[in-house]
Amino acid sequence: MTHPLVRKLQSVGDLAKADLDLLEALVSDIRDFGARRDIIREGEKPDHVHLMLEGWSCRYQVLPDGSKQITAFLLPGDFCDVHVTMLGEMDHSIGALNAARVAFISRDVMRELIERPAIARALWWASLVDEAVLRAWIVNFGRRDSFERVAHLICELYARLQNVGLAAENEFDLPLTQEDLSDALGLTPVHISRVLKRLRQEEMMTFKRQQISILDIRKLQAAAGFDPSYLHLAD
Amino acid sequence: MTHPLVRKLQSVGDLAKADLDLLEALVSDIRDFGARRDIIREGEKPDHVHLMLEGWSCRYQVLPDGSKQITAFLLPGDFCDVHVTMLGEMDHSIGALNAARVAFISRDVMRELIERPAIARALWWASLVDEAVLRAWIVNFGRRDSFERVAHLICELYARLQNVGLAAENEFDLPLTQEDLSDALGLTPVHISRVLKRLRQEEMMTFKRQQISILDIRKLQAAAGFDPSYLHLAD
DNA sequence: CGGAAGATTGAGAGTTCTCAATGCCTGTGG
DNA sequence: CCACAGGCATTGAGAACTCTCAATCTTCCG
Repeated sequence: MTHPLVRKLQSVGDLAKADLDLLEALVSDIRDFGARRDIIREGEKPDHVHLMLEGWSCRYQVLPDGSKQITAFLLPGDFCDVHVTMLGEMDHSIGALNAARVAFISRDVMRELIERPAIARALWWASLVDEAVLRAWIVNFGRRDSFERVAHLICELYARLQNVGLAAENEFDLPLTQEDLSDALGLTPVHISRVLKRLRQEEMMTFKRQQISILDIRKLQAAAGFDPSYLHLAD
Repeated sequence: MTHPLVRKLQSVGDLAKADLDLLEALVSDIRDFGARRDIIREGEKPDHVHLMLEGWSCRYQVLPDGSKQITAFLLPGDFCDVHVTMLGEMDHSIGALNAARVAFISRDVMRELIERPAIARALWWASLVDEAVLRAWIVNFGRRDSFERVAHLICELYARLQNVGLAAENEFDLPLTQEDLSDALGLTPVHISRVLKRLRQEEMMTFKRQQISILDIRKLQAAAGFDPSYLHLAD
Protein backbone atom coordinates (compact mmCIF):
# COMPACT_ATOMS: atom_id res chain seq x y z
CA MET A 1 0.00 0.00 0.00
CA THR A 2 1.39 3.38 -0.90
CA HIS A 3 1.16 5.73 2.01
CA PRO A 4 0.17 9.37 1.68
CA LEU A 5 3.69 10.76 1.86
CA VAL A 6 4.58 8.90 -1.29
CA ARG A 7 1.49 10.25 -2.97
CA LYS A 8 2.34 13.75 -1.88
CA LEU A 9 6.02 13.69 -2.85
CA GLN A 10 5.37 12.08 -6.19
CA SER A 11 3.36 15.08 -7.21
CA VAL A 12 6.50 17.17 -6.79
CA GLY A 13 8.83 15.43 -9.14
CA ASP A 14 9.79 12.02 -10.40
CA LEU A 15 11.36 9.84 -7.77
CA ALA A 16 13.40 6.83 -8.80
CA LYS A 17 12.25 3.34 -7.98
CA ALA A 18 14.93 3.10 -5.30
CA ASP A 19 13.68 6.32 -3.71
CA LEU A 20 10.13 5.03 -3.67
CA ASP A 21 11.21 1.78 -2.09
CA LEU A 22 13.04 3.68 0.59
CA LEU A 23 9.99 5.80 1.30
CA GLU A 24 7.77 2.74 1.48
CA ALA A 25 10.16 1.05 3.84
CA LEU A 26 10.34 3.83 6.34
CA VAL A 27 6.93 3.33 7.78
CA SER A 28 7.90 0.32 9.80
CA ASP A 29 7.30 1.74 13.26
CA ILE A 30 3.65 2.71 13.24
CA ARG A 31 1.73 3.79 16.30
CA ASP A 32 -1.87 4.71 16.92
CA PHE A 33 -3.10 7.66 18.91
CA GLY A 34 -6.60 8.09 20.24
CA ALA A 35 -8.55 11.23 19.50
CA ARG A 36 -7.38 14.20 21.53
CA ARG A 37 -4.14 12.56 22.59
CA ASP A 38 -0.86 14.42 22.36
CA ILE A 39 1.60 13.03 19.86
CA ILE A 40 4.41 15.18 21.16
CA ARG A 41 4.51 17.92 23.74
CA GLU A 42 6.27 21.24 24.10
CA GLY A 43 9.68 20.81 25.68
CA GLU A 44 10.23 17.22 24.54
CA LYS A 45 13.34 16.24 22.62
CA PRO A 46 12.48 13.08 20.75
CA ASP A 47 15.09 11.22 18.74
CA HIS A 48 12.68 10.48 15.94
CA VAL A 49 10.38 12.32 13.59
CA HIS A 50 6.61 11.83 13.27
CA LEU A 51 4.82 11.37 9.97
CA MET A 52 1.02 11.44 9.74
CA LEU A 53 -0.36 8.36 7.99
CA GLU A 54 -4.04 8.52 8.88
CA GLY A 55 -6.17 10.97 10.75
CA TRP A 56 -5.64 14.60 11.61
CA SER A 57 -3.51 16.38 14.15
CA CYS A 58 -2.70 19.97 14.92
CA ARG A 59 0.20 22.04 16.13
CA TYR A 60 -0.85 24.17 19.05
CA GLN A 61 0.39 26.32 21.82
CA VAL A 62 -1.19 27.08 25.17
CA LEU A 63 -0.66 30.56 26.55
CA PRO A 64 -0.10 31.37 30.21
CA ASP A 65 -3.70 32.54 30.54
CA GLY A 66 -4.91 29.16 29.35
CA SER A 67 -5.99 30.22 25.88
CA LYS A 68 -4.96 27.99 23.03
CA GLN A 69 -3.79 28.77 19.53
CA ILE A 70 -3.63 26.19 16.78
CA THR A 71 -0.92 27.09 14.29
CA ALA A 72 -1.31 24.29 11.76
CA PHE A 73 -3.41 21.33 10.79
CA LEU A 74 -1.48 18.22 9.84
CA LEU A 75 -3.03 15.81 7.37
CA PRO A 76 -1.93 12.38 6.17
CA GLY A 77 1.39 12.73 4.39
CA ASP A 78 2.52 15.66 6.50
CA PHE A 79 5.60 15.52 8.70
CA CYS A 80 4.91 16.79 12.20
CA ASP A 81 8.33 17.88 13.24
CA VAL A 82 11.23 17.53 10.87
CA HIS A 83 12.71 20.38 12.84
CA VAL A 84 13.13 18.80 16.26
CA THR A 85 16.14 16.84 15.23
CA MET A 86 17.74 20.14 14.39
CA LEU A 87 16.43 22.67 16.87
CA GLY A 88 16.55 20.51 19.95
CA GLU A 89 13.38 20.75 21.90
CA MET A 90 9.84 21.30 20.67
CA ASP A 91 8.57 24.85 21.07
CA HIS A 92 4.95 23.73 20.68
CA SER A 93 2.83 20.60 21.03
CA ILE A 94 1.12 18.38 18.48
CA GLY A 95 -2.11 16.66 19.30
CA ALA A 96 -4.19 14.11 17.44
CA LEU A 97 -7.64 15.39 16.58
CA ASN A 98 -9.25 12.08 15.74
CA ALA A 99 -7.96 8.52 15.83
CA ALA A 100 -4.61 8.86 14.11
CA ARG A 101 -1.94 6.56 12.79
CA VAL A 102 1.56 7.95 12.96
CA ALA A 103 4.87 6.64 11.65
CA PHE A 104 7.87 7.10 13.92
CA ILE A 105 11.00 7.60 11.87
CA SER A 106 14.37 7.41 13.53
CA ARG A 107 16.99 10.06 13.20
CA ASP A 108 19.22 7.64 11.31
CA VAL A 109 16.58 6.82 8.76
CA MET A 110 15.92 10.52 8.31
CA ARG A 111 19.58 11.05 7.63
CA GLU A 112 19.50 8.30 5.06
CA LEU A 113 16.50 9.90 3.41
CA ILE A 114 18.13 13.26 3.21
CA GLU A 115 21.14 11.81 1.52
CA ARG A 116 19.04 11.01 -1.51
CA PRO A 117 19.01 14.21 -3.51
CA ALA A 118 15.58 13.65 -5.02
CA ILE A 119 14.03 12.95 -1.64
CA ALA A 120 15.86 15.77 0.09
CA ARG A 121 14.56 18.06 -2.60
CA ALA A 122 11.01 16.83 -2.15
CA LEU A 123 11.16 17.16 1.62
CA TRP A 124 12.54 20.62 1.35
CA TRP A 125 9.78 21.48 -1.06
CA ALA A 126 7.22 20.20 1.43
CA SER A 127 8.63 22.35 4.20
CA LEU A 128 8.53 25.39 1.94
CA VAL A 129 4.88 24.76 1.23
CA ASP A 130 4.30 24.55 4.98
CA GLU A 131 5.91 27.94 5.25
CA ALA A 132 3.69 29.35 2.52
CA VAL A 133 0.67 28.07 4.41
CA LEU A 134 1.83 29.86 7.55
CA ARG A 135 2.14 33.10 5.60
CA ALA A 136 -1.33 32.61 4.20
CA TRP A 137 -2.63 32.19 7.73
CA ILE A 138 -1.02 35.45 8.73
CA VAL A 139 -2.71 37.24 5.85
CA ASN A 140 -5.92 35.57 6.92
CA PHE A 141 -5.61 36.88 10.46
CA GLY A 142 -4.38 40.28 9.55
CA ARG A 143 -6.64 41.28 6.73
CA ARG A 144 -9.81 39.24 6.71
CA ASP A 145 -12.84 39.47 8.95
CA SER A 146 -14.31 36.48 10.72
CA PHE A 147 -16.52 35.45 7.84
CA GLU A 148 -13.82 35.53 5.20
CA ARG A 149 -11.42 33.91 7.65
CA VAL A 150 -13.52 30.84 8.25
CA ALA A 151 -14.26 30.55 4.55
CA HIS A 152 -10.57 30.73 3.72
CA LEU A 153 -9.59 28.00 6.13
CA ILE A 154 -12.24 25.70 4.72
CA CYS A 155 -11.05 26.40 1.18
CA GLU A 156 -7.50 25.61 2.19
CA LEU A 157 -8.32 22.36 3.91
CA TYR A 158 -10.52 21.28 1.04
CA ALA A 159 -7.72 21.91 -1.46
CA ARG A 160 -5.14 20.13 0.66
CA LEU A 161 -7.38 17.12 1.20
CA GLN A 162 -8.14 16.87 -2.47
CA ASN A 163 -4.43 16.89 -3.12
CA VAL A 164 -3.94 13.71 -1.10
CA GLY A 165 -7.14 12.16 -2.36
CA LEU A 166 -9.07 12.49 0.89
CA ALA A 167 -11.94 14.72 -0.15
CA ALA A 168 -15.03 13.58 -1.96
CA GLU A 169 -16.75 15.77 -4.50
CA ASN A 170 -17.89 18.78 -2.44
CA GLU A 171 -17.67 16.97 0.86
CA PHE A 172 -15.13 16.02 3.46
CA ASP A 173 -14.74 15.07 7.09
CA LEU A 174 -13.54 17.81 9.36
CA PRO A 175 -12.79 16.22 12.73
CA LEU A 176 -13.06 19.48 14.63
CA THR A 177 -15.42 21.08 17.06
CA GLN A 178 -16.42 24.69 16.73
CA GLU A 179 -14.09 25.33 19.63
CA ASP A 180 -11.19 23.89 17.63
CA LEU A 181 -12.06 26.18 14.77
CA SER A 182 -12.07 29.11 17.15
CA ASP A 183 -8.66 28.09 18.48
CA ALA A 184 -7.31 27.99 14.96
CA LEU A 185 -8.85 31.23 13.77
CA GLY A 186 -8.41 33.46 16.78
CA LEU A 187 -12.15 33.80 17.38
CA THR A 188 -14.54 32.62 20.08
CA PRO A 189 -16.67 29.49 19.74
CA VAL A 190 -19.79 31.61 19.99
CA HIS A 191 -18.72 33.70 17.08
CA ILE A 192 -17.75 30.67 15.03
CA SER A 193 -21.26 29.42 15.48
CA ARG A 194 -22.66 32.66 14.13
CA VAL A 195 -20.32 32.68 11.17
CA LEU A 196 -21.20 29.10 10.29
CA LYS A 197 -24.83 30.04 10.41
CA ARG A 198 -24.26 32.82 7.94
CA LEU A 199 -22.24 30.53 5.70
CA ARG A 200 -25.24 28.21 5.74
CA GLN A 201 -27.71 31.00 5.08
CA GLU A 202 -25.71 32.32 2.18
CA GLU A 203 -25.63 28.79 0.82
CA MET A 204 -21.88 28.44 0.58
CA MET A 205 -21.31 25.47 2.89
CA THR A 206 -22.60 23.56 5.89
CA PHE A 207 -20.79 21.93 8.79
CA LYS A 208 -22.71 19.29 10.67
CA ARG A 209 -21.42 16.29 12.60
CA GLN A 210 -17.86 16.92 11.61
CA GLN A 211 -18.79 16.87 7.97
CA ILE A 212 -18.31 19.77 5.60
CA SER A 213 -20.55 20.08 2.57
CA ILE A 214 -19.52 22.60 0.01
CA LEU A 215 -22.64 24.05 -1.55
CA ASP A 216 -21.01 26.57 -3.84
CA ILE A 217 -17.25 26.45 -4.07
CA ARG A 218 -16.98 29.44 -6.39
CA LYS A 219 -18.94 31.62 -4.04
CA LEU A 220 -17.01 30.33 -1.05
CA GLN A 221 -13.64 30.97 -2.65
CA ALA A 222 -14.73 34.38 -3.78
CA ALA A 223 -15.91 35.31 -0.29
CA ALA A 224 -12.64 34.04 1.16
CA GLY A 225 -10.43 35.68 -1.40
CA PHE A 226 -8.91 32.24 -1.83
CA ASP A 227 -6.21 31.73 -4.41
CA PRO A 228 -4.76 28.21 -4.17
CA SER A 229 -1.48 29.05 -5.83
CA TYR A 230 0.30 29.43 -2.50
CA LEU A 231 -0.20 25.72 -1.88
CA HIS A 232 1.96 24.98 -4.94
CA LEU A 233 -0.10 21.89 -5.69
CA ALA A 234 0.64 19.66 -8.62
CA ASP A 235 -2.39 20.43 -10.71
CA MET B 1 34.81 42.11 6.76
CA THR B 2 32.57 39.35 8.07
CA HIS B 3 29.04 39.83 6.89
CA PRO B 4 26.01 39.25 9.06
CA LEU B 5 25.19 35.82 7.65
CA VAL B 6 28.50 34.51 8.89
CA ARG B 7 27.81 35.98 12.30
CA LYS B 8 24.41 34.42 12.38
CA LEU B 9 25.43 30.97 11.22
CA GLN B 10 28.43 30.81 13.48
CA SER B 11 26.15 31.02 16.46
CA VAL B 12 24.56 27.76 15.32
CA GLY B 13 27.57 25.52 15.23
CA ASP B 14 31.22 25.48 14.39
CA LEU B 15 31.91 25.93 10.73
CA ALA B 16 35.24 24.88 9.31
CA LYS B 17 37.65 27.45 7.90
CA ALA B 18 36.80 26.28 4.38
CA ASP B 19 33.10 26.79 5.06
CA LEU B 20 33.71 30.27 6.36
CA ASP B 21 35.79 31.16 3.33
CA LEU B 22 33.03 29.94 1.08
CA LEU B 23 30.49 32.04 2.92
CA GLU B 24 32.69 35.09 2.75
CA ALA B 25 33.22 34.61 -0.94
CA LEU B 26 29.60 34.40 -1.89
CA VAL B 27 28.85 38.03 -1.41
CA SER B 28 30.50 39.08 -4.62
CA ASP B 29 27.45 40.41 -6.42
CA ILE B 30 26.16 43.15 -4.15
CA ARG B 31 23.42 45.58 -5.10
CA ASP B 32 21.86 48.52 -3.35
CA PHE B 33 18.18 49.27 -3.11
CA GLY B 34 16.70 52.60 -2.16
CA ALA B 35 14.16 52.84 0.62
CA ARG B 36 10.74 51.56 -0.40
CA ARG B 37 12.02 49.82 -3.52
CA ASP B 38 10.97 46.28 -4.28
CA ILE B 39 13.74 43.72 -4.19
CA ILE B 40 11.62 41.07 -5.80
CA ARG B 41 7.98 41.00 -6.79
CA GLU B 42 5.21 38.44 -6.68
CA GLY B 43 5.21 36.29 -9.80
CA GLU B 44 8.89 36.68 -10.59
CA LYS B 45 11.11 33.66 -11.10
CA PRO B 46 14.64 34.82 -10.45
CA ASP B 47 17.59 32.51 -10.97
CA HIS B 48 19.34 33.72 -7.86
CA VAL B 49 18.68 34.11 -4.16
CA HIS B 50 18.77 37.35 -2.17
CA LEU B 51 20.63 37.77 1.09
CA MET B 52 20.22 40.87 3.26
CA LEU B 53 23.54 42.49 4.11
CA GLU B 54 22.48 45.89 5.38
CA GLY B 55 19.16 47.54 6.01
CA TRP B 56 15.71 46.11 6.46
CA SER B 57 13.17 44.63 4.11
CA CYS B 58 9.82 42.95 4.49
CA ARG B 59 7.83 40.21 2.87
CA TYR B 60 4.39 41.46 1.98
CA GLN B 61 1.30 40.71 0.04
CA VAL B 62 -1.26 43.06 -1.40
CA LEU B 63 -4.86 41.89 -1.39
CA PRO B 64 -7.36 42.54 -4.16
CA ASP B 65 -8.98 45.30 -2.10
CA GLY B 66 -5.64 47.08 -1.88
CA SER B 67 -4.91 46.28 1.75
CA LYS B 68 -1.43 45.11 2.52
CA GLN B 69 -0.14 42.48 4.91
CA ILE B 70 3.48 42.22 5.93
CA THR B 71 4.35 38.62 6.80
CA ALA B 72 7.96 38.99 7.86
CA PHE B 73 10.70 41.47 8.54
CA LEU B 74 14.07 40.60 7.07
CA LEU B 75 17.20 41.82 8.83
CA PRO B 76 20.86 41.66 7.86
CA GLY B 77 21.91 38.02 7.65
CA ASP B 78 18.47 36.82 6.59
CA PHE B 79 17.85 35.11 3.27
CA CYS B 80 14.91 36.59 1.43
CA ASP B 81 13.88 33.70 -0.71
CA VAL B 82 15.76 30.44 -0.51
CA HIS B 83 12.53 28.92 -1.69
CA VAL B 84 12.18 30.46 -5.13
CA THR B 85 14.76 28.19 -6.63
CA MET B 86 12.57 25.33 -5.54
CA LEU B 87 8.98 26.49 -5.80
CA GLY B 88 9.29 28.36 -9.04
CA GLU B 89 7.69 31.72 -8.81
CA MET B 90 7.37 34.05 -5.84
CA ASP B 91 3.99 34.01 -4.15
CA HIS B 92 4.67 37.33 -2.42
CA SER B 93 6.88 40.39 -2.80
CA ILE B 94 9.84 41.65 -0.83
CA GLY B 95 10.46 45.35 -0.45
CA ALA B 96 13.32 47.32 1.06
CA LEU B 97 12.23 49.45 3.99
CA ASN B 98 15.27 51.69 4.17
CA ALA B 99 18.41 51.89 2.07
CA ALA B 100 19.43 48.26 1.81
CA ARG B 101 22.40 46.31 0.55
CA VAL B 102 21.58 42.92 -0.84
CA ALA B 103 23.80 40.08 -2.05
CA PHE B 104 22.62 38.23 -5.14
CA ILE B 105 23.65 34.60 -4.99
CA SER B 106 23.39 32.47 -8.08
CA ARG B 107 21.66 29.15 -8.15
CA ASP B 108 24.98 27.42 -8.77
CA VAL B 109 26.64 28.96 -5.77
CA MET B 110 23.64 28.00 -3.66
CA ARG B 111 24.01 24.42 -4.83
CA GLU B 112 27.66 24.50 -3.87
CA LEU B 113 26.75 25.83 -0.45
CA ILE B 114 24.21 23.15 0.17
CA GLU B 115 26.72 20.47 -0.65
CA ARG B 116 28.68 21.40 2.45
CA PRO B 117 26.97 19.49 5.24
CA ALA B 118 27.77 22.03 7.94
CA ILE B 119 26.44 24.89 5.86
CA ALA B 120 23.40 22.98 4.69
CA ARG B 121 22.65 22.24 8.31
CA ALA B 122 23.02 25.85 9.31
CA LEU B 123 20.82 27.05 6.47
CA TRP B 124 18.19 24.54 7.30
CA TRP B 125 18.35 25.64 10.90
CA ALA B 126 17.84 29.24 9.82
CA SER B 127 14.78 28.35 7.80
CA LEU B 128 13.33 26.45 10.75
CA VAL B 129 13.76 29.49 12.93
CA ASP B 130 11.95 31.52 10.27
CA GLU B 131 9.13 29.05 10.54
CA ALA B 132 9.05 29.34 14.31
CA VAL B 133 8.79 33.10 13.93
CA LEU B 134 5.81 32.68 11.62
CA ARG B 135 4.10 30.49 14.19
CA ALA B 136 4.80 33.07 16.88
CA TRP B 137 3.17 35.69 14.67
CA ILE B 138 0.09 33.53 14.33
CA VAL B 139 -0.16 33.21 18.09
CA ASN B 140 0.30 36.96 18.30
CA PHE B 141 -2.58 37.59 15.92
CA GLY B 142 -4.85 34.95 17.30
CA ARG B 143 -4.54 35.43 21.01
CA ARG B 144 -3.21 38.85 21.85
CA ASP B 145 -4.95 42.20 21.79
CA SER B 146 -3.50 45.21 20.03
CA PHE B 147 -1.43 46.35 22.99
CA GLU B 148 0.20 43.00 23.65
CA ARG B 149 0.62 42.51 19.93
CA VAL B 150 2.65 45.64 19.36
CA ALA B 151 4.70 44.92 22.46
CA HIS B 152 5.44 41.41 21.28
CA LEU B 153 6.64 42.50 17.87
CA ILE B 154 8.99 45.04 19.42
CA CYS B 155 10.36 42.40 21.78
CA GLU B 156 10.96 40.05 18.88
CA LEU B 157 12.73 42.61 16.75
CA TYR B 158 14.84 43.75 19.66
CA ALA B 159 15.95 40.18 20.38
CA ARG B 160 16.71 39.46 16.74
CA LEU B 161 18.69 42.64 16.32
CA GLN B 162 20.69 41.96 19.43
CA ASN B 163 21.48 38.55 18.02
CA VAL B 164 23.20 40.06 15.00
CA GLY B 165 24.75 42.86 17.01
CA LEU B 166 22.57 45.63 15.64
CA ALA B 167 20.85 46.86 18.77
CA ALA B 168 22.34 49.21 21.31
CA GLU B 169 21.57 48.89 24.96
CA ASN B 170 17.83 49.55 25.14
CA GLU B 171 17.70 51.29 21.81
CA PHE B 172 17.48 50.49 18.14
CA ASP B 173 16.47 51.90 14.78
CA LEU B 174 13.13 50.77 13.48
CA PRO B 175 12.85 52.02 9.90
CA LEU B 176 9.07 51.79 9.85
CA THR B 177 6.17 54.18 9.81
CA GLN B 178 3.14 53.59 11.97
CA GLU B 179 1.41 52.50 8.81
CA ASP B 180 4.03 49.79 8.28
CA LEU B 181 3.44 48.60 11.81
CA SER B 182 -0.27 48.47 11.13
CA ASP B 183 0.35 46.46 7.96
CA ALA B 184 2.41 43.98 9.91
CA LEU B 185 0.07 43.66 12.87
CA GLY B 186 -3.29 43.66 11.21
CA LEU B 187 -4.38 46.94 12.80
CA THR B 188 -5.06 50.44 11.50
CA PRO B 189 -2.51 53.24 11.63
CA VAL B 190 -4.82 55.21 13.89
CA HIS B 191 -4.98 52.42 16.39
CA ILE B 192 -1.22 51.89 16.27
CA SER B 193 -0.83 55.51 17.24
CA ARG B 194 -3.07 55.01 20.27
CA VAL B 195 -1.26 51.86 21.32
CA LEU B 196 2.12 53.57 21.07
CA LYS B 197 0.79 56.36 23.20
CA ARG B 198 -0.24 53.92 25.88
CA LEU B 199 3.12 52.16 25.68
CA ARG B 200 4.70 55.56 26.30
CA GLN B 201 2.34 56.40 29.14
CA GLU B 202 2.96 53.11 30.86
CA GLU B 203 6.67 53.77 30.51
CA MET B 204 7.57 50.64 28.62
CA MET B 205 8.97 52.11 25.40
CA THR B 206 8.89 55.05 23.02
CA PHE B 207 9.02 55.23 19.24
CA LYS B 208 10.05 58.51 17.78
CA ARG B 209 11.78 59.29 14.48
CA GLN B 210 12.19 55.64 13.64
CA GLN B 211 13.97 55.04 16.88
CA ILE B 212 12.78 52.67 19.58
CA SER B 213 13.81 53.30 23.17
CA ILE B 214 13.11 50.52 25.58
CA LEU B 215 12.28 52.03 28.94
CA ASP B 216 11.53 48.86 30.84
CA ILE B 217 12.24 45.61 29.03
CA ARG B 218 10.92 43.40 31.83
CA LYS B 219 7.60 45.19 31.88
CA LEU B 220 7.41 45.19 28.09
CA GLN B 221 8.12 41.48 27.81
CA ALA B 222 5.65 40.72 30.57
CA ALA B 223 2.94 42.74 28.86
CA ALA B 224 3.69 40.99 25.57
CA GLY B 225 3.88 37.52 27.05
CA PHE B 226 7.21 37.33 25.26
CA ASP B 227 9.33 34.21 25.66
CA PRO B 228 12.38 34.35 23.36
CA SER B 229 12.94 30.61 23.28
CA TYR B 230 11.12 30.25 19.96
CA LEU B 231 13.89 32.25 18.30
CA HIS B 232 16.35 29.52 19.24
CA LEU B 233 19.10 32.07 19.67
CA ALA B 234 22.57 31.11 20.70
CA ASP B 235 22.63 32.66 24.14
C1' DC C 1 8.91 79.00 3.72
C1' DG C 2 5.72 75.82 1.86
C1' DG C 3 4.16 71.38 0.92
C1' DA C 4 3.67 66.64 1.80
C1' DA C 5 3.83 62.76 4.60
C1' DG C 6 3.18 61.05 8.93
C1' DA C 7 1.23 61.29 13.71
C1' DT C 8 -2.38 62.53 16.95
C1' DT C 9 -6.94 63.21 18.62
C1' DG C 10 -12.04 62.99 18.83
C1' DA C 11 -16.50 61.02 17.93
C1' DG C 12 -19.38 57.63 16.34
C1' DA C 13 -20.02 53.04 14.08
C1' DG C 14 -19.17 48.17 13.55
C1' DT C 15 -17.30 43.79 14.78
C1' DT C 16 -16.32 40.50 18.01
C1' DC C 17 -16.43 39.21 22.87
C1' DT C 18 -18.52 37.89 27.31
C1' DC C 19 -21.94 36.01 29.99
C1' DA C 20 -25.79 33.37 30.47
C1' DA C 21 -29.67 30.66 29.09
C1' DT C 22 -31.49 27.16 26.13
C1' DG C 23 -31.50 23.46 22.86
C1' DC C 24 -29.68 19.33 20.66
C1' DC C 25 -27.26 15.04 20.05
C1' DT C 26 -24.98 10.90 21.67
C1' DG C 27 -23.70 7.43 24.48
C1' DT C 28 -24.57 5.02 28.80
C1' DG C 29 -26.87 2.71 32.41
C1' DG C 30 -31.03 1.16 34.28
C1' DC D 1 -35.93 0.74 25.11
C1' DC D 2 -36.09 4.79 27.71
C1' DA D 3 -34.12 8.36 30.67
C1' DC D 4 -30.51 11.10 31.67
C1' DA D 5 -25.96 13.27 31.68
C1' DG D 6 -22.47 15.67 29.36
C1' DG D 7 -20.56 17.79 25.65
C1' DC D 8 -21.43 20.71 21.94
C1' DA D 9 -24.09 24.20 19.42
C1' DT D 10 -27.25 28.12 19.27
C1' DT D 11 -29.24 32.42 20.60
C1' DG D 12 -29.78 36.93 22.95
C1' DA D 13 -28.17 41.12 25.12
C1' DG D 14 -24.88 44.19 26.52
C1' DA D 15 -19.88 45.35 26.84
C1' DA D 16 -15.34 45.99 24.89
C1' DC D 17 -12.23 46.60 21.37
C1' DT D 18 -10.90 48.30 17.00
C1' DC D 19 -12.28 50.79 12.91
C1' DT D 20 -13.69 54.78 10.05
C1' DC D 21 -13.87 59.40 9.06
C1' DA D 22 -12.33 63.83 9.64
C1' DA D 23 -9.77 67.56 11.62
C1' DT D 24 -5.46 69.21 13.41
C1' DC D 25 -0.70 69.10 14.42
C1' DT D 26 4.21 67.97 13.66
C1' DT D 27 8.16 66.90 11.14
C1' DC D 28 10.92 66.70 7.29
C1' DC D 29 12.79 68.27 3.16
C1' DG D 30 13.19 70.85 -0.90
